Amino acid sequence: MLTIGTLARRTGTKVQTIRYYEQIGLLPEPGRTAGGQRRYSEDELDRLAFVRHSRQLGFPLDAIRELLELADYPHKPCTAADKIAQRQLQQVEQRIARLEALRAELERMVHECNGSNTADCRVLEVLRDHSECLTDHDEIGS
Amino acid sequence: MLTIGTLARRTGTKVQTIRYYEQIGLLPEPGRTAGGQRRYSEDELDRLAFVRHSRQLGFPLDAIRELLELADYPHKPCTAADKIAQRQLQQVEQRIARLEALRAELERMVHECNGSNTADCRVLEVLRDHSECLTDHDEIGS
DNA sequence: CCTACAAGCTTCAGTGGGTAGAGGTTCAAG
DNA sequence: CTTGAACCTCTACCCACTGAAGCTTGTAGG
Repeated sequence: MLTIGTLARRTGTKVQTIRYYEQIGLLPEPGRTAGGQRRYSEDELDRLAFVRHSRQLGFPLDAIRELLELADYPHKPCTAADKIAQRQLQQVEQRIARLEALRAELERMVHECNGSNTADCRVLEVLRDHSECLTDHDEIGS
Repeated sequence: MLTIGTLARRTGTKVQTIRYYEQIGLLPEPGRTAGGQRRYSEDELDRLAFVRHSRQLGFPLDAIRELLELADYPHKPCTAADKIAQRQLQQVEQRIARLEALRAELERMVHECNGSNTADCRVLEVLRDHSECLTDHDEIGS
């Protein structure tokens, strides 16, 4: 029987995160001691490890929920899991493409800066004038 | 005098987002009509355009705050703005590197899947067993 | 058996960067 | 003067956690 702290250490998760996963139903409610502390089995550790590894690969929690579901029923065909992974791969590829466009523009900005005063700073100029932009980037973030 | 809707259309921003920027002090409070509606000048439009373009390049709002500050004082040396841009470039590069590692692992997972049932699904197997992982990725997301 | 104290517990609030909706008011055209 | 699109404020929600306040439990040493 493992305490939540042991689970946290062995999976590289914060204690609060484990409780959060339980709260949102990603992990089942574990057994408790008489005093109300959580105690976990090795199976529950495996499940958490699965979740963490999936998160490290960038899967959103909803996708992980589906993957857990699939992992619980070994008779289902694998195509569903494969589809989720492919979707994730596509999203990663999209993000890479977007970030590479940003990198190009940022490099241009930074390299053209002549280091004088802000009045004719290349960085600020580019930010001010969108028309100097090489790329379209309608979406932002992440 | 421009309405908030015109500003939104001309900068590709949602109306709510403009009000949000005002609320967090990124944009100054504009003038109002007798009835309480916001009215903007072209200068204010320029400022918003600057913010939006910076966001599209992935700058966080705090960095944009600094950049706006610098843009307001043309006598300051440009190095500060350059530093912010360089920091942003570094972060973009880091994210690209991380995402490329993810892409490699996801590709491996997806390509090795034989399409049978979940019991021996390669995707789920990799997620279950972290030791099959080629890369370290301690940080997740974005 | 008693005491320390690390580690557990619950609950609430905050992060970034917005977005959505309810419910009400104002502006401008016809 | 009426209509209706666009405006207003306010609140709550998104993701995936993280931190802290204030309290209780478990365990090791004496």
